[in-house]
Amino acid sequence: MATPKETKAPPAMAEADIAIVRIAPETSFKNKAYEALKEAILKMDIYTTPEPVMLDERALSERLGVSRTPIREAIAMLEQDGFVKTVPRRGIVVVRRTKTEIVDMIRAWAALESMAARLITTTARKKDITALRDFFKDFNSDRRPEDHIEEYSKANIAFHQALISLSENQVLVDMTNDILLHVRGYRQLTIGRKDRTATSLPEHLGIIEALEARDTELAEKRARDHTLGLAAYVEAHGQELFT
Amino acid sequence: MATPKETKAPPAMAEADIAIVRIAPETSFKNKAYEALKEAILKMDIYTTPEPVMLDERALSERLGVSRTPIREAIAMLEQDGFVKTVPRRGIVVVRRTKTEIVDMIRAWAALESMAARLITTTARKKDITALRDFFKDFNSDRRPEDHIEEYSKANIAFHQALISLSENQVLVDMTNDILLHVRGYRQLTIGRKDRTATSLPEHLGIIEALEARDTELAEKRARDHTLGLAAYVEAHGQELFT
DNA sequence: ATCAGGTTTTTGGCATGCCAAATACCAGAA
DNA sequence: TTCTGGTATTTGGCATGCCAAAAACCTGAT
Repeated sequence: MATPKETKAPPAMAEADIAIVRIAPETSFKNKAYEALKEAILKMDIYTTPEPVMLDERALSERLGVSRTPIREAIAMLEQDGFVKTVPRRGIVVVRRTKTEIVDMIRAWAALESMAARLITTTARKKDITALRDFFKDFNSDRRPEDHIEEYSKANIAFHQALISLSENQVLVDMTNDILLHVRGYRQLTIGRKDRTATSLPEHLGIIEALEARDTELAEKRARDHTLGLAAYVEAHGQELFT
Repeated sequence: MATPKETKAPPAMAEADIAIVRIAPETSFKNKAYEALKEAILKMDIYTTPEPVMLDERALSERLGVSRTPIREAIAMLEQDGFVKTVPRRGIVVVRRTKTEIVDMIRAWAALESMAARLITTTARKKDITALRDFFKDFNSDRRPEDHIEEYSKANIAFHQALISLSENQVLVDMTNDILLHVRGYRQLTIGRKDRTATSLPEHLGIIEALEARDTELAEKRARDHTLGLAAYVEAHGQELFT
């Protein structure tokens, strides 16, 4: 018999640690509710529905099969994330960002990513940098990004996340992911737009080249300008979503 | 008489809107508990106590005179902020950052602040930029920062916050404030150190000069390098706190 | 004295129920 | 029909109490 996880491991004992399948806590209802609600909010396309989206604690607790307590705790967490806002005796409303807020977020993203690029030039391994090209290996002059927008958009996000991960700075990674979550619902109608995908791919490759060349200033500049370009684009052409 | 915020303003009605003292909700216990706990955590000098700091729900609810429910919701919020971590059947522990995490945070701060500097050169008013000098008007070659470290340290933080506010980008402001909260407890033994205050003041003035000159690239560079300098300093001399 | 085995206590997780504020609803008067 | 006043309902805020997992404690055998 295997003795699983003793507080103090007995001196002499043949330990057969096979198939210890993680007796782990399996996350609480609170965390399950948090993940479920977060995912539901992210895939609900808030910017297409005209009237404000409301959540109801009791309805949610019934739908998820738990009491209101863990639901309320999950809501409190989501409120910290800025995804919802609970108005005292009115209800819980899913937050809709203004165009200005989206633009501000993208500029913050540009700041974080350019710093990541800077750090990468001094620490990342050559092979890891070069591997960034793989995200776009299915696209070229024959198979153009603007003809496969959905697919290219996913590769786009994956590239940016992989890029920032190379900085080996978890704070940059986490903060950027938070921003991407907020911008994502909005992304569908902006990042994927044809008029930007045309310039997007060359810019990405330019960033990779600067990283490979270990040109800190250039890599930083290219990463910054690329994302600032998106911010400028949204600022100029993002009206239709915020009527 | 003005008609004060009616849902539908009645046509004819002489409304005496004197002494409408805001019947506002006065924040819930949940939010009060959140603020109280947050402040308590921030002023407790986590890095000086050797053993991990634990919190107890029941003790807290008794101390604050409320039930465990709002306390638990506040804890959930603080956990989202990264200030505490609740371990299932073990307790709630106040998170201690590693040196690497602190350095990573400061680098993220550098990224955000350099972007703020960039934006300021294109949007802020001259007088607002010049006003940044006031934070240091009490310091000069006669009254040196290193002789009034506590006071200079406060001016330092205030300067950085005011600087970022000038960007008029609320996302940058909020993210930086979050970072400062985490770095603050640590600040006492680093930012305030004499060997850095010597170079700090001239660098600050250099940033202001670049902003006034509307030199986008230079302002960004100086803001970035100044804070990256702090990161490098902590990385090199911050050992003693993380034994 | 040491340690296995069992018991008590502690601690977070969660369900339940009541409360008050805000709203929705409805009936009666003008 | 429209407006007013009151009532029922909805909704988040919160207190309370039980539960199970862990830890702390205790006890008796070796």
